[in-house]
Amino acid sequence: MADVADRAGVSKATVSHVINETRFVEEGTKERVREAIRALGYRPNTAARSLTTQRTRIIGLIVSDVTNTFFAEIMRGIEDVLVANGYSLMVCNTNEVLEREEYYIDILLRQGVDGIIAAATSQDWDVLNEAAKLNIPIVMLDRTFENADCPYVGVNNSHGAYLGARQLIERGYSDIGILSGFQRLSTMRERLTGFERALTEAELPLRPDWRVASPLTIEDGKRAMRQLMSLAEKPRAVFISNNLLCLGALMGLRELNLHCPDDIAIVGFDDHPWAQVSEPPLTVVRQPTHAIGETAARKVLQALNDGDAEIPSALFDCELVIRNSC
Amino acid sequence: MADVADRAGVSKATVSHVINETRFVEEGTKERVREAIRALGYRPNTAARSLTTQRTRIIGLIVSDVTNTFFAEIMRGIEDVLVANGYSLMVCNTNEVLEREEYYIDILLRQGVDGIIAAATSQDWDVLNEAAKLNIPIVMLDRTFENADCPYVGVNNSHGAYLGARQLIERGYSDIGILSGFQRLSTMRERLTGFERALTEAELPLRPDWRVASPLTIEDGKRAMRQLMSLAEKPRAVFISNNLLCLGALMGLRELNLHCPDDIAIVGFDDHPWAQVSEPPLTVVRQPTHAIGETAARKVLQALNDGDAEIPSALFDCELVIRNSC
DNA sequence: ACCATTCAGAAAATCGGTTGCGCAACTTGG
DNA sequence: CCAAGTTGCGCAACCGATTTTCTGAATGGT
Repeated sequence: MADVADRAGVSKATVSHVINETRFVEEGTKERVREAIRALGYRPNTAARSLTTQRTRIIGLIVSDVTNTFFAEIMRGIEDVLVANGYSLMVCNTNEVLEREEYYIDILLRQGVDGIIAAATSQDWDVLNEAAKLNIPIVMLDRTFENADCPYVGVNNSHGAYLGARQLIERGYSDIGILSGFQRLSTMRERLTGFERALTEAELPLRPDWRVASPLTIEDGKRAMRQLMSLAEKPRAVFISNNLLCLGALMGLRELNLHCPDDIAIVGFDDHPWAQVSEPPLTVVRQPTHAIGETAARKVLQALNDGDAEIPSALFDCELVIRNSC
Repeated sequence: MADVADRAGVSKATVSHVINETRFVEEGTKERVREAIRALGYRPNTAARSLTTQRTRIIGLIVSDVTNTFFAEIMRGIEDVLVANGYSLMVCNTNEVLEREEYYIDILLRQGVDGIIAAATSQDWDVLNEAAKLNIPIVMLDRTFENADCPYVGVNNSHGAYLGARQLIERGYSDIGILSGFQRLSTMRERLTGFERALTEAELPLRPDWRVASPLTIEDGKRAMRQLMSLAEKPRAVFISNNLLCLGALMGLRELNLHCPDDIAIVGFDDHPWAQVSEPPLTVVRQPTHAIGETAARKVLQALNDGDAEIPSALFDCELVIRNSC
């Protein structure tokens, strides 16, 4: 910067001001500075800038796994609005393990991120509390928890699950089970609730052994489906409240040489490009992933600009995509 | 840091030295410093540290789109080794548009990333040249180009495509086409080469109109497949050298009410969890994505530690995964 | 007993920007 | 023609760490 200043015959202060447009500078001077910047290939050092401004223009994103298209699409939504506003994104995959999440939060805090968007594994505000104390805005993604003192962006899970279950019921199925994740996650609790509401309304019973909860992985989806199909009395349909579980279930079915929807009907949660070419093409409850990401990003930026404005949560609606799995 | 120093009754210098273990400090003093750090909840400021050390411990990743599971998995591989070494990852999705890539490289350079891993859209060293001039190690991912003066991590594309084409040939198909990307990308060129070699060896002709190149999107895959199937003389099999194209092709087939492999056989490139539950389950050439990512990350770190050691490229082998699409 | 080392830690410069304060030179009005 | 105000920009402090240099005390060899 000093070199640029010398070449343009001005002070560092002036160079800073023309770069940031933070004070009036004569057009001629400005031009000389710009010329010097070009000629020297000068690029401001972000670390130095951050040191004084106390802002890094970096936002941290915490998700379980971007390999899950659901999160990848959300991430794209986030990134799109961040770039447009001159921010960068630092991504952290926790694999839903708490220690890794805590580790990453520490990293992000040291890094001095301006804000955090998190699909948290932790159900405990303590973990995020530190960030809050540092006055770093946090936006919860996909899930939230009691007393989470920050905005939340997600979908109406309960209604989404209700939609899915209704679809099964309307198609005439009455023996309906559910594959769900652990009730630790608000998302999973809400989906179970919506599902149960639909069954209750239709006066259908939900047998305890038709309700299986497991970690959210493909492998667990296989396992859960096998478990369901090994029952003496099997359900004729199942609502699967997570995309990985659903994929796993489909695989499990193949291994058992069973066919969907003939042997068991399925409605899944989360859409996926491949879901329309799968066998069978899947009927799913779709979430507007990209919009969710965009909204989450806008909310952090808003919190950053508006100081201590109260940022409201945002709930999107799910959409039932009817294909041939039920 | 000054507060920590005060509380421990030492100077900032000493605090720094116990944190970084960069000089001997008496155990008693160390303990007092650590106690002060805990008590005050002190967390070193990365920006300040970067300013003096001239290193950020951030690596930049440039890919076209993490929504593509191929890149997402690579990213996970990269991240896994980076975290283990105390580095963070900054992700940039270019959508294969050159301006966006240049913009991002500039951002990364300002940010002062220590290294860059890139699946570059640019075929031109100039774009990356600046980074090279700043002595920032670059590792090319997935693709490379002439005169790229840096290590490259990818697969033996030519042999992979050869494997795919051989499979088609061995299954008895002789009218074989190929859906490929633009020849701008080295990856696509190599796959075409391998494919052609297999055909030549088998003394099979490759009709020009059975060879279609397009951008790498699902939509373009549909289009390409429709184009192929609208030909008066259609191929009986097709090798598709990209996963998005392949998915699109499958969708296109459905829209045309055609069936794979009865109407046309397919071998795709890149595996995907959903590929085994698709209709039909896809025979593909698989790349070891996670390992590719890990290796790329290790190479940047190596370049970072070893100064100007010559880092060799790494080529992985592809693996043919036989399912039922041919 | 004396000087040379070594040792643990303090002081201060430094990294590369931003920003509050202040100063010349130039306008303007009476 | 001069005081007051305005305009454009420079000076220097500061952000929070690292790192070089420096110092006083302890140790050791002769």
